[in-house]
Amino acid sequence: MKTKILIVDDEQDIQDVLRFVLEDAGYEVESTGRGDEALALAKAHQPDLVILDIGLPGLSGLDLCPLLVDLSIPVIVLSSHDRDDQIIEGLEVGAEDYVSKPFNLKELLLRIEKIIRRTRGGEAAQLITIGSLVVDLRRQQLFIDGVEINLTPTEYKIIEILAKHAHTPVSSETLLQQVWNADEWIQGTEMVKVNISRLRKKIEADPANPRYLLNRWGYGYLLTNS
Amino acid sequence: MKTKILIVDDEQDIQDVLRFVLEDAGYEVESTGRGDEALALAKAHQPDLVILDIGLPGLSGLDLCPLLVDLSIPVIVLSSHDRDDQIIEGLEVGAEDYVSKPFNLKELLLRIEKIIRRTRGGEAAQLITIGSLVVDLRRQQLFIDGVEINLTPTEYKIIEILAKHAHTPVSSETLLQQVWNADEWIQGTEMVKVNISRLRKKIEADPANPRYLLNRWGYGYLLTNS
DNA sequence: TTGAATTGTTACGATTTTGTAACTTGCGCC
DNA sequence: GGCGCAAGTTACAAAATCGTAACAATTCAA
Repeated sequence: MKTKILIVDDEQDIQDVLRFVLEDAGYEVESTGRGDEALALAKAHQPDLVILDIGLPGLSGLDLCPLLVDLSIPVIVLSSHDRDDQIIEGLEVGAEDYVSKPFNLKELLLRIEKIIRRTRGGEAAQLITIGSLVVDLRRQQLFIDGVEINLTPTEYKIIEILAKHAHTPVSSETLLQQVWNADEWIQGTEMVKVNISRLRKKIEADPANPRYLLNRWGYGYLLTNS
Repeated sequence: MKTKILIVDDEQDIQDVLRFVLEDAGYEVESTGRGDEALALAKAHQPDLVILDIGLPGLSGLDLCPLLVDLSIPVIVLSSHDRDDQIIEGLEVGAEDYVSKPFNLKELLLRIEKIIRRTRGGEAAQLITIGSLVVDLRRQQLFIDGVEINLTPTEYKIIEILAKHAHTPVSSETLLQQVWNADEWIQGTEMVKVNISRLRKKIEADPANPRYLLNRWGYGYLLTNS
């Protein structure tokens, strides 16, 4: 899959240059000059990285940046002037990196690559290991002692969330929100219970005395191994 | 635990300034001007971050950087001149970030924080330690001498509140409010009494002569160890 | 269209926690 | 010491939570 980059800059020249260079470097490029459109595009197309000019007309780059960070999309901020306080604003606002215009294209490319490598990381970030449990986030699979366990999509989502909070309990409410996108659902807790039970049948040697998938009374569940 | 930073720069002035600023910001700082010594220090003391001048005499910063990266220690590269090719070299060599001299101190601090947050990300355990008692706020667990104590939700809430006010008494009324959200409840004091009793059975060796969970006559309770 | 896999619902027993009451103990003060 | 009140203990009933089975609905692919 090609890496998608979204360029947000009101200067058409910059857009064109960046697009040319980035496409040449093998990236898939989208671009816009408007802040509000940028947010919509980011939400719709889920780019791997946004290059954002801080001096946008309309919805300012400084306002836009935290919104993008919330979507967990890394941002490189461009500023028109090489002023220290703009650098600082850019970093404070949650940007992954900062480049000031006029910029060296090779430097920009290197910084892009660094961020891409880090975020979609060299498979280290893709595997979560908890004792003899291994969750492969990329393939969406669970292994126990190297043996693949066949999970339904719902079951996998639960495991993934619990694995991301390894050894620490996750509340049933959080599970409901993250797995079913349900903030309030009368039957919700039932659903959690049932699926936990189904999961244990698959991953526990003795489902009645679970070793991995434990309950915290009155709170929720946790994935552990000790 | 304090975050450790290793400064590698042959200019004594820079070393001094950085040490002063970073220590003021709450970091533990070591510094050296020699590249070979830097590597030894990094191996011995496992700093969380290295600030590395690229223009070192002897073992060059450019050579040193990949070695540090191999130890999976993040590096911020400093360069004496604002030359594009040095930036690029710094990034190519695996540095996490690049700052050129003369640098803005606030910017440097922000870049440091960003890297620290990213590398030791998320897992910062919130622990309150009172003698041999340890309250893990994230896992909602209590440990005594490293042994996990099984608490009910109510019991844990009480411990958490008392732990947050370690060594100072908390009134029964405050407990009622914080644990049961009850401003006035006739039977409230009974509830506090009973739960304190239940707690002591779990955490005290001799519940009749408590060592940790003490009473302040006519007022409330406190958690201590002396 | 059929059938298997998945998901959602309901019910119920087992277990654990919580609230209440009765009673005992212990502190502080006269 | 004796009194009053706060604190501690115990036992029991009520309530909440948990685990599981059985069954209905939905989805998806053959």
